Amino acid sequence: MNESVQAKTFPPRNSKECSSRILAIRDALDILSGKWKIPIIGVLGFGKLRFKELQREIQGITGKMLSKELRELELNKLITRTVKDTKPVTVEYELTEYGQTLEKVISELHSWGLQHRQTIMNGE
Amino acid sequence: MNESVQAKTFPPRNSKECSSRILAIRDALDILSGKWKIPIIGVLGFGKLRFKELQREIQGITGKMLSKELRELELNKLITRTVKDTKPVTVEYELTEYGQTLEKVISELHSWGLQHRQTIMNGE
DNA sequence: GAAAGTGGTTTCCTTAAGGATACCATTCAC
DNA sequence: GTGAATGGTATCCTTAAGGAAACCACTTTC
Repeated sequence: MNESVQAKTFPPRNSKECSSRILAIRDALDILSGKWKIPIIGVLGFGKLRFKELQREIQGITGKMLSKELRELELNKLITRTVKDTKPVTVEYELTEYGQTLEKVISELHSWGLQHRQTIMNGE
Repeated sequence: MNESVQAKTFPPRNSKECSSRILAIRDALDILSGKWKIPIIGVLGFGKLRFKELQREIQGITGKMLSKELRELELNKLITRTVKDTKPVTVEYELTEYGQTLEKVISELHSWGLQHRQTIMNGE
């Protein structure tokens, strides 16, 4: 099968545009992969939180997973970790400015999720 | 520790707002989970494609994974699968209208990924 | 009739993600 | 001194995700 047959059967597409899109998407997903990172960033969008507060807010996450995910997010400069020398030591996690650039992604995901729940409640 | 102490130490937050956000995000992620679904939807955003075309476009995916992911996306009404009775049988995959509602999520992810690549190239 | 392309399925295997549980040091209240 | 809260770490285990390779049926081309 040669190029022209291929081009006749299916609409021509800019393959570079296409693979650049995939690459960019993969770059993003590499950092956001897993079950917990996006939810964590999502709640930190409301303001800083302490470790146990996060754990309470994000139902079902274990201490181990939370500390692992927080470490990775910190490595990627999406959040900061601040130790306060209070009575029992407390640690605050907060989105960096860079982390805040994810707000649009998260809010799109949020509104799609809301609408999707509607859809499956009614339609299906 | 009682409510008032909690409220003094950390900024009051609307906990319902917060957990509703997490719920919605999880609803979305449940459907989009895994390494391949978002890239698949991403390329189908450019127009319909056949099985082997998809496999060529999405580098690294195996036939098994591709057919599995396509099946799941079809179950969730995000894509349609159309068998054409051509010489060797061909099958076209296409975003449904519903699948197209993910376009905003995908494009946000795309542009964040692009910008992130810039950031780590320069900064780090 | 052999090769190559269509769209897959099946089997087997490895790895990574995630969960359960226990534990640690510290401090405060009782 | 007991219990609860702070923020974790260490260990062990299960499950799910994903990959490699072979295979199938069909059709066209050479």
